[in-house]
Amino acid sequence: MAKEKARDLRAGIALLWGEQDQPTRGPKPSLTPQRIAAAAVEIADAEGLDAVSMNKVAVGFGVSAMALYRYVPGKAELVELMVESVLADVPDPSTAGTDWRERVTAWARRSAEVHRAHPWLLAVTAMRRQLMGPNQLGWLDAALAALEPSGLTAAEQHRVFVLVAGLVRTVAQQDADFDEQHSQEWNSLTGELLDRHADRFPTLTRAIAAGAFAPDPVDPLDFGLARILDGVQLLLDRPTDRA
Amino acid sequence: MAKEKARDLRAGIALLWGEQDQPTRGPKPSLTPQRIAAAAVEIADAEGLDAVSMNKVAVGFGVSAMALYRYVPGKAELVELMVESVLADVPDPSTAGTDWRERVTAWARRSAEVHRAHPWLLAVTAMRRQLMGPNQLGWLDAALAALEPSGLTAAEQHRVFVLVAGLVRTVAQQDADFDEQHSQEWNSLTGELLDRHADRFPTLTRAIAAGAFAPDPVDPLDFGLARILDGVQLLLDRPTDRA
DNA sequence: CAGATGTGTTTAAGGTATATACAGTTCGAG
DNA sequence: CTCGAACTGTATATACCTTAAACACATCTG
Repeated sequence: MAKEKARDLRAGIALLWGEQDQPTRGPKPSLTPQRIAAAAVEIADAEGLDAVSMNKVAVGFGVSAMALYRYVPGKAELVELMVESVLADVPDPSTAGTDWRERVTAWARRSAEVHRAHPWLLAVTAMRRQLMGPNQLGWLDAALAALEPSGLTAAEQHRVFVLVAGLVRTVAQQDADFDEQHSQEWNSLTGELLDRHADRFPTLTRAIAAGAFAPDPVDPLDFGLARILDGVQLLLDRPTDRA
Repeated sequence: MAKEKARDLRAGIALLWGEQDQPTRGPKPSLTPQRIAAAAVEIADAEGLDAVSMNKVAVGFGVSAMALYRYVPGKAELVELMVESVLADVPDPSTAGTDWRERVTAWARRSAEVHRAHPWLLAVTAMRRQLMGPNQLGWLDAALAALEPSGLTAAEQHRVFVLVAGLVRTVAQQDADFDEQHSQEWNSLTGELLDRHADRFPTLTRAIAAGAFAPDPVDPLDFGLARILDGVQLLLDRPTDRA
């Protein structure tokens, strides 16, 4: 972050967009940036993002760590490629009918699926994003396309997109935080602490007693989408509020 | 993450809650976990989270890196303390009137302020959260207290809390991504790419032309809160939908 | 006034990314 | 056909990082 490698921003772009001229001399490359990224994704899926090291990825291919640098400028760019790889399957809103709410819902669900399949995505995109690859832009395009029939202005569409994309991230984080036993442990440990300090957190204590933190049958994505899209619909119905 | 240090979960708790018996023998400690955390926060604020190393923090106190381990079990716990430190000023919803929307809005604004002052907070809390300190629980308590007059059920209050807290994070991320010149560069580079691939991203191209990505005078937090809380109000007005 | 119990330092081990120099391979131009 | 340019992959080395372990010293308690 503070390092501000910045290397060559353009190199990163060329890589993400696959815009680099193939060399003609020299030995045939045994790898591709895409294969490397795919291997890194596998590691991250299985063992978490921290387990992805140049060394580990390289060993998977039976080459030395430095070999990867022939294909990828550095780890940051590799991570960008991982994101791009995981977003390969860009949704098409037109397959989800013409109702903007259904289209947005479909987009959000697809996005949530990706996050569920690749939990590290959340942490990766939480840090500074340098640039977007074609697939990332594709998802953005799809979201805006989903919103197009709504009758919102361009600026409003953008604002709503931010809201919905944020909701997906929120839900993904919720999912990641509360895996089974972790939740168990949290409840017991925090419960114990709360008992000892009930007076400091009166509302929370009451809320827990009232079951606010019990397992919730309602899908948080559905709940969030319903509230947000209801709010947007209200905005559409009330032109007075629209700047 | 995959490392799963786990060290001693209880040690972390004791640290966060200040529940450790002071030693009586030996030399007087020259530091405290709190002072260490404060120094780390300063570094993170000034130079980014990556700049926070045990060494750098220690040098600031004129001691060796290992000295810090007398006060803090490890870096993970230090980061937890940093979060706790930054959340020291827990809001009190009762000062924001009795209207639940105003109270929630006040809470969200306060939270957004903290995120703006300490951008690293976003990245830190995006990773696995182990436990919450008293201040973190205080903020949670405050949010639920803000929602209490709404008439929502406990479960609903929790769901809405997640939504609002998520919105704050979304906005914070938006803020972090788009600092001045970064936005400039993004616009020029991405604009160039889009020109070259306009056919692949028709909606996006149109949206940009329509000004969807132009500087927006509307505060994204206000916009998001308005939509979400409108949606929640609608839920309150329509008891049929409430499971 | 011991000795137990702290603090802080030094040393070192095992990670990480990656710069640099080099060896070996392959194509293409003369 | 050959030689050099261009390329791949490796080995080495640097500069970080966290943190374990052994040690010297300070301080309170019995």
